Amino acid sequence: MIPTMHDVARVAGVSIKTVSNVINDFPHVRPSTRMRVLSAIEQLGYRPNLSARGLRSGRTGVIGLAVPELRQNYFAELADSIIRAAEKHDLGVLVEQTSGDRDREIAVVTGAGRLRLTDGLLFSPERLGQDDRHLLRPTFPFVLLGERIFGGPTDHVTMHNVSSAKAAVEHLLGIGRRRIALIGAHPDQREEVRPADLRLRGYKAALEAAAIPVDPQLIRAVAPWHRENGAEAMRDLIAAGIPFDGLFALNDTLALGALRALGEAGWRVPDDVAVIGFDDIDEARFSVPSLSSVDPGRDEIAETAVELLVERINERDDERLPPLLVKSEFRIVARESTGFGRSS
Amino acid sequence: MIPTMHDVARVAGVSIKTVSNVINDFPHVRPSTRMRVLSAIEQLGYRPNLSARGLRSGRTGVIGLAVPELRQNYFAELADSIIRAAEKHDLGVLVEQTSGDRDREIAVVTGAGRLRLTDGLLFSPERLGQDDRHLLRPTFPFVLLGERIFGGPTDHVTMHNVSSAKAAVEHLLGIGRRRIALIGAHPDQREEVRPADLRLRGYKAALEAAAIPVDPQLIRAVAPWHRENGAEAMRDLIAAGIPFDGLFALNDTLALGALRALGEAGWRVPDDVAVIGFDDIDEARFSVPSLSSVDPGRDEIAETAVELLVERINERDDERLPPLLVKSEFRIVARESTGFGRSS
DNA sequence: GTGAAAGCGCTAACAT
DNA sequence: ATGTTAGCGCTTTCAC
Repeated sequence: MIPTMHDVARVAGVSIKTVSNVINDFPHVRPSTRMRVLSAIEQLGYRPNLSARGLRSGRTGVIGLAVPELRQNYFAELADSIIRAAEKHDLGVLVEQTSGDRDREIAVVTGAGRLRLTDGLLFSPERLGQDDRHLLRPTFPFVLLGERIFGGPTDHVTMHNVSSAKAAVEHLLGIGRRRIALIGAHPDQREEVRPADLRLRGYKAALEAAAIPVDPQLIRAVAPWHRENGAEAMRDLIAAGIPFDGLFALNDTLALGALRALGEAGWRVPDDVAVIGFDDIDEARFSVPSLSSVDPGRDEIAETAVELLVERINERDDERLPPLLVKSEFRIVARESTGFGRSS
Repeated sequence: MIPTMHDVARVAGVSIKTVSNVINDFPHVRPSTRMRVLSAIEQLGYRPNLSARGLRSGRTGVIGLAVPELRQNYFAELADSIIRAAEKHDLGVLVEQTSGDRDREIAVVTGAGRLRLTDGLLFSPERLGQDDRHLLRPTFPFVLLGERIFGGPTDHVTMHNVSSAKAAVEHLLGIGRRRIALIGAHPDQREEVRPADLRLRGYKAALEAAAIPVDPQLIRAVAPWHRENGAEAMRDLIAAGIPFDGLFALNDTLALGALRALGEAGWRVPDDVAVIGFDDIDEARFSVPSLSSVDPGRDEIAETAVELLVERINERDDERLPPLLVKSEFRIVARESTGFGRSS
């Protein structure tokens, strides 16, 4: 049988309370008693039952992370960072994939599904949007990630989409490019608050500031942001015969697909076209040529999100703070695809 | 307050047992009673407390997955597949990263740490090896992944390393390559049971079968299998001036790094050097040129591993079956880097 | 077909 | 500084 606290108490010749005190580092325990308990624990191979502890304390020590899918590099790296950040708070992370399924995203935010064993939830939506804001009810500790929903009733950690996209385009302008294409716009072309729309807005703002007219032919809609779609959009653009000397891809995956299509077509990067992506995934450093990108501050996002969640978990109901919006710092990472050296 | 079963029972005008019966789809409940209970649940927004259920039943409905780190593509894709496979069994997945830290791997296999809230563990070691076999004590449901430890006392799901590596080299031989380099051998060059050693053995076997002598100069040690190290090994090999016309990289990440180094040096792939990797990560389809690889059957590994774990979880102590070793089917995926078309 | 009650292993009053 | 005890919310005999 698996030993319980009672067994430990019996072996150590103390009460169960003392065992609990030792385990939870309660201060007032005589060193000799502590030693006896510790050796009993060792001897029996005792491990606290976390379900019992969870039942009693109302805490499981686990938080949930819901992302579209881990095979997308960005989310794998985000999950990696979040798991590391959670470790510092001694929290485990239960990872749920919503797989681009709206109903699953709804199930997740409404607290259904497997994630109920958790103390709180980090959620990165891919289908829910601004109109679904009302679904986010702060009935449990919850931190929103990403840039599809703004102004909701929960904490939110995101990036400076508009200004960092603007900076990316300014980077291309800075190396003399004037005909800058964009791939990854949202197919419906509405101006909403989605990453695609915000980054497109940054693109337009940069061109406008440089007094360069926006050419709609250079703006290509792509969804979803998969590599093959990036390649396809690039092939279309090339086939259309519209001249361009710069490319802003709304994420790195698209950019890598585009790089491939440019390579196939015999275009040289950055000589013929300078390319910049967005996200700064690990892979950007190792493509041929290496890919310039926008580092949106993923580690910072992860740490901030976990910290906010922990605060919400520890918050008492009668002292609840208003929802917080945090935007991480970004930076432009210049690599070969915009004519810079091999350094990362 | 969060409603409990008692509240539901009160509202529905039944006993707590009946509520439990309804929730657990117990057959003998009168339809009218069931309806009353269901609407009470709806009305109160009742959700079962999983900690209580876990305490009572001894099951949490969560399994642990311990991998080195998710930012490595292979593990992100493995985690993705495993989470999907676990879903089918209605299990959540708590993901732990061991970060290439031996002590953390030991903590994980001995059942310490955060993973105690789980019903069982899937473990993919990166540091523990054959000599640590004794640490794997089947005191809880456990399935080993990967190819660093064989003959242990637990179930094990792995791939056909030797024969699939042999097939990869045969693929290169089949397109007429005779001077085939290998990158990713283990630096200590001992013949152990590690992926590097097993795949190296497959390489040698293929050459031997083709009556081609093994040239030690063509075998490059690399550790760890990171992209930059693959690039570096390739640069070294090129700098050494040893002629070669084929390359077998022991995983895709190395191969992609090598591809980059070949590109830098102005070598054409596959014309000058045909390249094949191992793992068939998503990225292999989209590199320039696309990368031929060995698909080790990752989805199959994930599904088999979860199934074995579920069986172990459901197994009674007095009917325990001997440990099982399962090897997934592999296949060679020929792409541009070995002269084949753009199809995946 | 439904109810009453015990108890899973732990924590936290409260008592000593 | 340590012991006693009452639950946390659920499942599960065992009655009826």
